[in-house]
Amino acid sequence: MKKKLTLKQIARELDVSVSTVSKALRDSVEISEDTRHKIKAFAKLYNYKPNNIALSLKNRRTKTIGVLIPEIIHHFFTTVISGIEQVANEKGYHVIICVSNNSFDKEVVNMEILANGSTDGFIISVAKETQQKGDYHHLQEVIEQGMPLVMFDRVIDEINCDKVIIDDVIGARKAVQHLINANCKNIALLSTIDYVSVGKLRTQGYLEALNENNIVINENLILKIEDYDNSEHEIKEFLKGKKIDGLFAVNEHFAIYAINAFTAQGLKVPDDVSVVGFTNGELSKLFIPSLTTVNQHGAEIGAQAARLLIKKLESKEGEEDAFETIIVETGLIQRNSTKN
Amino acid sequence: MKKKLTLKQIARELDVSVSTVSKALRDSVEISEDTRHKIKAFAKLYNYKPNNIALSLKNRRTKTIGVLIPEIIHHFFTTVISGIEQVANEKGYHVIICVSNNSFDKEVVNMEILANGSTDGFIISVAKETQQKGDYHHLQEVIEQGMPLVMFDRVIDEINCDKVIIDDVIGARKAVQHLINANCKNIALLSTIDYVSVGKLRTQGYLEALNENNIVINENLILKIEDYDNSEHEIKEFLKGKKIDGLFAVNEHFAIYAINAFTAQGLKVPDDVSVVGFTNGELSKLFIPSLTTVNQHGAEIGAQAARLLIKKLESKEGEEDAFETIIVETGLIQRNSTKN
DNA sequence: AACAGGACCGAAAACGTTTTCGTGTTGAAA
DNA sequence: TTTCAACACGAAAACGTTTTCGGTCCTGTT
Repeated sequence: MKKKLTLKQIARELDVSVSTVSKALRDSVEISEDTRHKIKAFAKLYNYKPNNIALSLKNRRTKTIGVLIPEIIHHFFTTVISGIEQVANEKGYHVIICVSNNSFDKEVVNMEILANGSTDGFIISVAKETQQKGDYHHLQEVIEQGMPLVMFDRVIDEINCDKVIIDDVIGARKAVQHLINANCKNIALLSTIDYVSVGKLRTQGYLEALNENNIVINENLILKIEDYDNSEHEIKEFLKGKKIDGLFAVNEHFAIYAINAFTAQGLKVPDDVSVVGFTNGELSKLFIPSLTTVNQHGAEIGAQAARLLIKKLESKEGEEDAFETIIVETGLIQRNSTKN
Repeated sequence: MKKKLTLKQIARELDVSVSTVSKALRDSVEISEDTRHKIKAFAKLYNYKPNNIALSLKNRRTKTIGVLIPEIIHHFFTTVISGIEQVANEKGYHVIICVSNNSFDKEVVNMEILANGSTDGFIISVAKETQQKGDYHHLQEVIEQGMPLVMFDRVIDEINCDKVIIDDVIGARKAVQHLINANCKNIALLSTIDYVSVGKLRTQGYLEALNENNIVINENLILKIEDYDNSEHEIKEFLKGKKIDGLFAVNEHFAIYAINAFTAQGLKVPDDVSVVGFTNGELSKLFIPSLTTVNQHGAEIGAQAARLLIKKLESKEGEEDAFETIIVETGLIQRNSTKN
């Protein structure tokens, strides 16, 4: 087992000082061409690579960015990550991902660990529980320590930092408008409870679209779901015996469950009822009927977030710009679950 | 902006030495109860947390494990990761994830970077390109440096290390046997080209099942796909005009594409033709008809891999056990794409 | 001959820890 | 009074780098 080569070993081997080796490898003019060549040849031969940990300690920067997400088994987050990865790698950063499983405590612990030297900055979408509790001290703390923080997707208005969001309200409005254009009169909404910011905003978009078109809002057609795990059953029950010809769901799953429920009732999608979802996952594409949906451009969100963070990281002390909020536009992908 | 508190600052503040502070915080008996209390109170008050980088440098271990996967937008890998995360976190490790995008070069670079101090060991599923090239020097190197390595899913026989795999052959055989039991006579196979190890093994299982049941193998019913992106079209063409009453696909997507192709031909699944897939993703569950499929238990694979790695990491020098290969059993989930 | 200045290199500090070893003070035993 | 442990603490090395500051030559100029 050959251990990793260090500067010290090279120095001893070639009978020079550690400083000389370091300088030679970094092409300092202080070192004669002769010794520089000798050292570099030796280093190359034995495949010397500097120790990142030592570098991090010295430079007080790790060149890695920490990503905190609530869950990883979720197509949207994986697309965001891949956007982050791409930009980060281009700029010579790497990425640590931590998953909170939507637990507040785990989010706090993860942040604390990463903040203690492992990471130069954060990209985070907060856990559901965090939004619910409204306790953001861990976010405040890392900011106070001078670590840049970029929030995406589930952002918190009270926190002053860079943000990347989508126009949830407009996206939802587009979706519902599409249903209205398809001549739907009784449009149902499947949303989440309000403390999840996206649920709230998409609900707002739904309401605005109806208002704009002078359609009276029927509270009976709105379902706010708390328990994901039981949502399939809940949706089935909710849709029973309701006169509905259009439905907007704030995510993919709810939309699929709704379609299945309709089908079970003998209704045809999109002939009898049109359905629009949110988030363009695999499911939307491959399901039959394929799902008309609001596309969130996850990779773009991730890329923008990474760009914002790196910009902050690389700005000189004191000359940081003010915080930005980038809004990534949503698009409506028309497929076979709606008439047009 | 209050910078992170260090031992040195505490020492200066309380007028003791750095060593005293360190010892006090670690409850050394060397330090009098008085000063110990004083120091701990101060540290707690100002929320002292040791710097991980410095600790890593000192201890020459980072307490993080590196995970290298070919792609992240893939349900199977995300389940594996979540299994790894869970076990790792339980044991006080955290996890760095790097994605190779199936590129050999990126895999090599990622390993090199992580190997230089960022990580104590690796869990890896190699890139497709790596399997194709057969160049494993980067794996050999980290092993020679004494870093434990656990491979999963796409493993390489030539490399001597811990492995976690599923019984691809048996899984495939189960799937095909299920089709045979459902009275299928002409069973097609949608696989990948052979250098992808899982494709090869699952193909083998298919062949074995047919042989066991004395069914002659019809090469015309076997399609080996190279280009994922064009697979939908390729499958559609392949299935045209073939007399088929059963189909086994080595992944979810191929199975869905096949079902769509059959449907387009006017065939009913499962009445006219039964279909079995591999990998239990969201799609399989929610597609209509829902897909009978071989369940890979991704989380279990991840958990086992993490356990193996940590065991190696925490074994004393020299007393490591031999390398293990854990086989995680597959299960067949029967749904509506097959008769029974 | 004296000196300036450049070329080349090494010592040491620094990053934030932990740990080994030493040292001074105390109190008690001899 | 001397001696010796026990006690409480500090100095310093170590992990692997980078960088500043000197230091030693040598060369060429007055």
